[in-house]
Amino acid sequence: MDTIGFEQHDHKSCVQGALSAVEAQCAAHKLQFTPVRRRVLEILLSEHRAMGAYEILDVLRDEGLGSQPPVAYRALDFLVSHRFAHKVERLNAFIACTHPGQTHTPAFLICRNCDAVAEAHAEPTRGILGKAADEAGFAIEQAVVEAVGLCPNCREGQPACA
Amino acid sequence: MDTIGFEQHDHKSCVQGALSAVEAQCAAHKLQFTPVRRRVLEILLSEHRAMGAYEILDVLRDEGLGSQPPVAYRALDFLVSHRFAHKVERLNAFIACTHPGQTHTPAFLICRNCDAVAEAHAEPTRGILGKAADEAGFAIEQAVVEAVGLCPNCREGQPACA
DNA sequence: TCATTGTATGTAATATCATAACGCATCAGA
DNA sequence: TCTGATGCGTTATGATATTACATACAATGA
Repeated sequence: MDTIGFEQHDHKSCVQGALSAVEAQCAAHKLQFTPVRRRVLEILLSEHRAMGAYEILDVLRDEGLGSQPPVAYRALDFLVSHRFAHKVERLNAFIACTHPGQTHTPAFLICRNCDAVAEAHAEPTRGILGKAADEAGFAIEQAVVEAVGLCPNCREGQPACA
Repeated sequence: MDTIGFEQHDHKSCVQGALSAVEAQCAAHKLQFTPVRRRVLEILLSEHRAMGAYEILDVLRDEGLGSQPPVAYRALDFLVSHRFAHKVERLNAFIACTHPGQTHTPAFLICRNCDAVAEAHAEPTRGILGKAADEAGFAIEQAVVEAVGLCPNCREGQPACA
């Protein structure tokens, strides 16, 4: 058991589960889940945190899977465009999706102390923002919702940060 | 009259008004509204769009107000930290606040076709995200809310984009 | 079988965004 | 006047991301 997404869980099975789900999706939609793409997703899943493209590239390089930035960025583009991973704009980093296959607008809770990131759901087209968009005649296609604050562990364990 | 924030408005008076408001705030809080900081805000206000730091720097350089990146970034840091401007993470760019002085969580509507940006309000601590944060024990301090889509002008004028 | 096509990868070079570190100028208050 | 705080000028560098072009390879169809 590891601590991630602020909670304890069986990490090994969560990685396996996500990989299986993505494999199934790729098969269903005839997407090529190539070794590089698969490995990048595995790295993101197993680290279970937001990672920079160059950090991922370092791992790939060590494994002989590619050494130049486009290798990492292309794999990440594939994963992000198919919603198997997300980009955390605030951190210029990437994180595996915790529920691939489900259509959703991801929202992130980013701890400013330990950089842990949890994925939640948002519904930007509802609520106050959706209303503002409607009034302005703006058609929301996609949204970035990222909250910065303190995760439960850092609130408790490090009162200096509170 | 100009078109900005997707709407027609008296741009000159909106720039003046924002400048006055910021001046008043700086005076009230003993903040130094130096020539560089003022000029950067003026540039952002008059362009009324999201601008990259280097784009702003180009203007400063032409005017002899500074030629190296830190000059622009320091002024932007000042403006952003005091909420006189905001950073649009999605674009790695900066935009003047349309209602300085009011405490608010800005939300942006970003047109993917013409890059126009409108500022709206969000209330991340309410709604579905706030609920998720509460349940996770996460304390939201700040939020990035950015919607990408099509602005009214691009929806209408360019059906190819719809 | 072979040519064609589309997709993915390999690689070099470069573009774009951002910060560290240092020194100097100015100004307010001791 | 001295001193500390703050802001600015400048050099250098770091971090993130893309362009452009070459190569590999599998699927398709003549």
